[in-house]
Amino acid sequence: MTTLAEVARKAGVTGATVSNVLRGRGKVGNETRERVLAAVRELNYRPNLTARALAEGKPQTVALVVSSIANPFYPEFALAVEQAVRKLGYFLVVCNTNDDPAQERAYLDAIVGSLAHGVLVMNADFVQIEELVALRQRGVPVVLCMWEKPDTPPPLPSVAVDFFRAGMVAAEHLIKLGHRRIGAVLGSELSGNHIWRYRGFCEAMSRAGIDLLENGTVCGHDTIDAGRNAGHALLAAVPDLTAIFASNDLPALGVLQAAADLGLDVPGDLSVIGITDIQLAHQVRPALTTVAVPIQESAELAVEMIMQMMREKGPEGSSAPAMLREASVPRLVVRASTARPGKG
Amino acid sequence: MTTLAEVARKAGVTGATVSNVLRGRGKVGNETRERVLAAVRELNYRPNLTARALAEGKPQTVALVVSSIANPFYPEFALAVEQAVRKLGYFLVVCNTNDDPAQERAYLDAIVGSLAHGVLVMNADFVQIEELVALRQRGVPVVLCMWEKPDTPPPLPSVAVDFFRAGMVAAEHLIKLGHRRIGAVLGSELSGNHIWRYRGFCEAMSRAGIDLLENGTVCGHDTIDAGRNAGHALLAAVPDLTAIFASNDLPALGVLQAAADLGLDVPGDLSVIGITDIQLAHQVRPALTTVAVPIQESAELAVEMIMQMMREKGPEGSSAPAMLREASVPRLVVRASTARPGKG
DNA sequence: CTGAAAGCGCTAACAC
DNA sequence: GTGTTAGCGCTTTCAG
Repeated sequence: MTTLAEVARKAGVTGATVSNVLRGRGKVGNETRERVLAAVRELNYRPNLTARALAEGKPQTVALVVSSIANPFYPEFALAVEQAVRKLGYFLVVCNTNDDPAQERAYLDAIVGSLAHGVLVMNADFVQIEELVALRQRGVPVVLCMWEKPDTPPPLPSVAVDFFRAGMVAAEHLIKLGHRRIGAVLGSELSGNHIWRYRGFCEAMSRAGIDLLENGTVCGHDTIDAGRNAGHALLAAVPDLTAIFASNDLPALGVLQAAADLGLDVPGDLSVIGITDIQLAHQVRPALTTVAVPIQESAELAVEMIMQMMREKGPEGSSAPAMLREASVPRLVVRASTARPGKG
Repeated sequence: MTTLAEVARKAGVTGATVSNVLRGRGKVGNETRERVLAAVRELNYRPNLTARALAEGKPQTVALVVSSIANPFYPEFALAVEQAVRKLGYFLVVCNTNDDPAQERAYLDAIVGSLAHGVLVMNADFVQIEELVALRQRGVPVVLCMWEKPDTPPPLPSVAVDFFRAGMVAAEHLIKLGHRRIGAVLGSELSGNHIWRYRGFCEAMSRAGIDLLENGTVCGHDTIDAGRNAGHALLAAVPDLTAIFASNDLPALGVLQAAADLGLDVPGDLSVIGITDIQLAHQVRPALTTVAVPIQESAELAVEMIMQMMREKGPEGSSAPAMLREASVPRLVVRASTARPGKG
């Protein structure tokens, strides 16, 4: 491996000068610069990032902690994050905890051990928040990427997405279409991560003067399979439903499948709406009507925040960045899974 | 940040000793060890990976180069890779080139600059192979993860998957079901990446004495959308098709959509089969019959190879590992998208 | 068994 | 403008 020193020798200068021309710092004579550049080219020199990181005291990497790489939402977000950090010269290290606290702990330890300069956390709920707070106290910049609890201030810098609003928008769409008997499928416990989406749904319903259905809400997980099960359960419990609100696209897709299993026509017999607008939403048939969440924007905001924190000094950052930045509001994307009721 | 030295001071020993107890090297007195461990715990010490990497001359990371994180196959493979490398104490750095040679170059430069100790490349065709070969010559371990060209020996260590066989298996399934008028949708150019899958398909057809249809093959990209377009084109050109072979699951899913668009019942009017068995395949309705490729196994083989290479010395590794290791054969997974013809 | 010392390759003051 | 000089935090011979 060619080193700085070899380049320096070949160019007849000292290491400091090479470093200077490479990083554009300090003043370097024009002809010297040329000589150095030539040597670099000739020797095919590439600076050793590890050494640089050690010398600078910080690695050029940002970590993205995700609980499950299996959720298709993950790559879309990761891609956005990767591009944002790359634009700033950083690299992305993926930390897939697989919902395993031990695995998560291992990653966080590595991060403290300067695996990464900053950490982005995707699904704060599946993660040991206290561990993250401890990490932050040790001086590691941390930001939560999708805070969805408007009632509680996040324990760490976060980007918030208004999922309450998303829930409302979804419900309003259904209501405007004329639906009254609307069921709900949640991708989390009732008290879990999706609670505000559901509250938004309920709010819209009550504003419209529509009562929630008895047994009209089924909770599950944030997966297609769970959504399918929930869909079946819901449809069995309340057969005359005309629409189903799902708290996320994955379960919504599952509901679509349940409808197919039962021979129900969507949207003729049943309308279905989700939240997020993952790619799959438009790739499935019927294409899913959903409330699009600003994925890319959230990723960019999160990266912006982490960069700012990384630029700053100690644990608590003297000129601390706003602890909460809000991404723009979710917006309705009408596709083929919703229609006026009774068309079937 | 607590350092080795601080721990050493606190334990009343020297750095070397701390290092020894931490890594289990050398002999350390039992009581000394205890003292050191106590200090470590007390100070919450975590070794600095950057410094360690510098001192050891190699980072604890492996890079995975992918051309497009958008392909849903990516996360499944990445997950398998991530878990395999983690098990060995390495970290995964994701390098998403986005099909941009400049971006790819930037990553490879960084890797030479010891971003990673070894590189796994997923989609060799979308990548500048020569660059990878150059990388290898500079001493960086590189392995190609899914070599699918049985006729050309790979230019680099690779794990091969028998896609020719996969194509045959798919076709044979259709044929055994009684189909004769079978179209093909390719997720690449005819001469492109999926050629061997297609050749396998053709081979099975000819062995069964079935002629390929005139205009019965449409080429496109490896995406759902392209598959849908191809499906429409194919169905328009050869309306009396009873089955379609797709060279990959994504295009197969697109064909499913095209069928839905046209009001065709699958599998009543049309059978569809894909290759790979990505998760989506069973999440879609009708669930896709496909030929499962050993994703996890390939990932593990690839990781095994890269680890072996990393253990060895120079560019060409004295006791070079087999340059080609083959993953087990693809196997048929029958689901709901195929049936005997003429049931519609 | 434990300590001392010499780097790994690069950066960052500060001299010249 | 360019060279000198210290490290960054850890590993690793090699003495003692």
